[in-house]
Amino acid sequence: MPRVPSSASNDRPPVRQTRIQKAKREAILDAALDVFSQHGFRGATLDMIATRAGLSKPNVLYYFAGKEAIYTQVLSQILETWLDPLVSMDADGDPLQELRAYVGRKLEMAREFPRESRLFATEILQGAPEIEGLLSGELRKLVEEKAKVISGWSAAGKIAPVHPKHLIFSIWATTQHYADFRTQIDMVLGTGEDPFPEAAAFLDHMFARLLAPVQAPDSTPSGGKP
Amino acid sequence: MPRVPSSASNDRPPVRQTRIQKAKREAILDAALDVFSQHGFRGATLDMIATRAGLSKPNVLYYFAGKEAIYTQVLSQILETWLDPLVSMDADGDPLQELRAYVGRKLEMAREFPRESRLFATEILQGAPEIEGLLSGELRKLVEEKAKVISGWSAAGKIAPVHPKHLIFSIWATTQHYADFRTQIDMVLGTGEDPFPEAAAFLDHMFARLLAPVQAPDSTPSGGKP
DNA sequence: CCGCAGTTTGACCAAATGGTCCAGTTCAAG
DNA sequence: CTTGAACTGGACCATTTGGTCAAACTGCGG
Repeated sequence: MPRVPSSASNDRPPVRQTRIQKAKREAILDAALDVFSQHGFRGATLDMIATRAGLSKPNVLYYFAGKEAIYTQVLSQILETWLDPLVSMDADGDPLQELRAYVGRKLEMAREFPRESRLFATEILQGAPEIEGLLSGELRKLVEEKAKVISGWSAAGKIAPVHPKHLIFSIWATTQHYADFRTQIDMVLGTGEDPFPEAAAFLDHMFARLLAPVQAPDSTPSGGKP
Repeated sequence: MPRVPSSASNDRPPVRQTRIQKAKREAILDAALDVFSQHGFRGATLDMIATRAGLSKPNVLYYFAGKEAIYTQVLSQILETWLDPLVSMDADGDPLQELRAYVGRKLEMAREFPRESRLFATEILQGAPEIEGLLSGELRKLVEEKAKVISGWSAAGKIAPVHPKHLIFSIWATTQHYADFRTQIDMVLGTGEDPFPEAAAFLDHMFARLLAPVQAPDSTPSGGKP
């Protein structure tokens, strides 16, 4: 038993991987995302993950070193995607457009990847034991950088003056809310319909109003047609 | 052993309660709030709760029927307080003042009761199995009622037209974010200082700008001094 | 000081669960 | 077809954990 699999840390494509290995590992990771996002780390069991992936428990352990290794892997895969929308906010684009697009992209992620959003939320709620480093390292630096960009836009009169970091927090909060608190939203709204279209309109309107320059800066002063 | 304690369901003060019973039950509930909010239901153990309350595990079980009974009790106590700020939003008050006060009260709760906020968030994240009834009953009705009030204010030109329910969602999201995601906020901001003063200023400004009537309705048109 | 309801806990129990072993089965290269 | 490596899963193990029990202890009204 050569025991090749189980690459707990970083994924290196070079390490030879059978077609079957790739498929099974993906199946396990997807099942794990399901289970972890629904029950949290402690609430999830290997049996749940195995069953959902269509494998036996020992077989899951053949591909991953253990429960924690699976969790770590799932989480690190999420994080790549998670920062993307903020990263792609362009300092050279039109300020108001860029920020509204960021809100839109973030809301789109809440709609497309609710499991990821919930898992991330759970992890942070419990003190982010697993991703502490990333938060105080990569994320902090990124926010610092983008906050400067936003401050620049404010100073140039392109958008209204706002506290840039708290603006970012409010964007995270409002968009992720539609994934993380979906249960509550459905119960308050009545489960009949998709809340996202109205949410998109509301949030776009809200941030447009917040950010519209107070005095006409150089072009169209109004936010847009509601 | 008459086994008087353990009133799992509603709390009825009439049922005789020793001074010692009251004290111990409170200690257990407080310890449980600590532990449940930090680890979730599954992640919490009776031993953690017992230790934190300064009791032995069997002793805890003497006062409560079981782990779930403790959890239910903690949760139901929270919910009373939780809806309070929204309840006290007065339809006859000044619209903008009422809404800004609501935001302020809600943020204050995030600051004063972060454990409660996190426990509530965890519960909803996992599908709110324990409080489903309350959400789709009491809460839904309350939101329905307050949404009508807000719509009335909009129609009367007292505040700008907004989707009332999504406005409420955005208030919940932004305020609770400072409790639920506190770990992330500290890491992004640098743990040095209290984020709440700036958060209060930012959120007040944001909602004031969102809600300020577009055309002067009948009195002071501007939102206030920044 | 007695007696008993009220209180406390060490010792235990059974189920759940992360993880291991090893005897098989499948697969693909030669 | 052969053969060794890759893969699979039934049986098993150790720990954790929610919960039980009976024996012991405490405090107070009579």
